[in-house]
Amino acid sequence: MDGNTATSPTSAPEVDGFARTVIAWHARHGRHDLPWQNPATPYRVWVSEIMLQQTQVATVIPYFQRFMARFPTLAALAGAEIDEVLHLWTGLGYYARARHLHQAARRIDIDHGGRFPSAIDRLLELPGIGRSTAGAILSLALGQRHPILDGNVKRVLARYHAIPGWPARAEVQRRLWALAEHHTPRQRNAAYNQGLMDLGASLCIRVRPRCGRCPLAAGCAARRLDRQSQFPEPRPARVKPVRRTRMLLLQRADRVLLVRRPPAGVWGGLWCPPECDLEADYVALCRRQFGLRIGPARAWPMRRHTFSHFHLEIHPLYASVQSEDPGVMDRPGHLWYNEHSSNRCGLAAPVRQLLQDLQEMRA
DNA sequence: AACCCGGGGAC
DNA sequence: GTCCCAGGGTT
Repeated sequence: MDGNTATSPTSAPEVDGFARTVIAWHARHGRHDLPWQNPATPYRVWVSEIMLQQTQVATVIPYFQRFMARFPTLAALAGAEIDEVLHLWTGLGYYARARHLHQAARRIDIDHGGRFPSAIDRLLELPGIGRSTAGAILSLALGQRHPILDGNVKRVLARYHAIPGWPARAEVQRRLWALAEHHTPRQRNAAYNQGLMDLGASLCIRVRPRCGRCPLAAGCAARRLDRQSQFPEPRPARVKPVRRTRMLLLQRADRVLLVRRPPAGVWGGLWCPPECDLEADYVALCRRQFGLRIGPARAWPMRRHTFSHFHLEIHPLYASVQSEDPGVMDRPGHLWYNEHSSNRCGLAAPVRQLLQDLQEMRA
């Protein structure tokens, strides 16, 4: 598969041993009691794999449990409102994953009669499902033979073969996929894939890997070189710019105003207090945009939220609403939020924190 | 404060 | 084809 080039220092007999070793290790030391493994239906494995993108197992488990309690079947998810899906995603991050999950459920309902596709090409047509996720679903739930390449597998393979370069780079990714395909066994692929992920999560961890317990240590090139910490190479460092925003906490009785964010970009589709520049005339803005006259404003301490590519400084400003022009708030995209009411909507983690602090201040 | 991460989409 | 974007938790 990989053409036996110099990129693959592994000879064929050893490859068979690689998969056998992983499968044997998985039987004794792998995880068999994860929520999505019992039962491992395509729908449950799909939801878990989407949640596990960019997110660790321990974080995902409670989200998965709540999600399954609310949406036990694909049909339940397809019939849901997006706000309720995002509500269950609140705090998990990368909210495009939830929107794609919801869109894909509706597409399966319409295009596939509600039956989860079992052909990888059909799976790859669905939003949010790429090569690795499709392979994981079909191998873990249906036992099909597909390689996977999640973060754990990338780390194991990059070390075992001493692959230089940052794994997200196209050329490095190509080499890793070729190796993943090369090692993938024809039999027992589910145990192999799950074992490889478990091994990467528990032994071949990023810092101070537990090579003493690793069944692959004898053939591992990084260990032979004593350079485990240098594979895989980290993302090139970049200076993160700082962006600043004002968030207006406008309180009317026991409720606070939220507006829906645009569907794409940061916190897409979530609800958020109205924002403006630090220099903006927020009194005029409240009047013009929302028809609200507000009382004296009080600045709250700045809080910082870090994204992958910038820092966000949030400067909250609290004010109570004195009077309101009728009708302005009837437009969609506005919401007087109260955590005790039945509002079900997605909130970004720092926004949820802000609303929580507001609640505590009033108590 | 630095590090990690699958897929979509802009280019 | 190749890079940039996205959001939390963990260390």
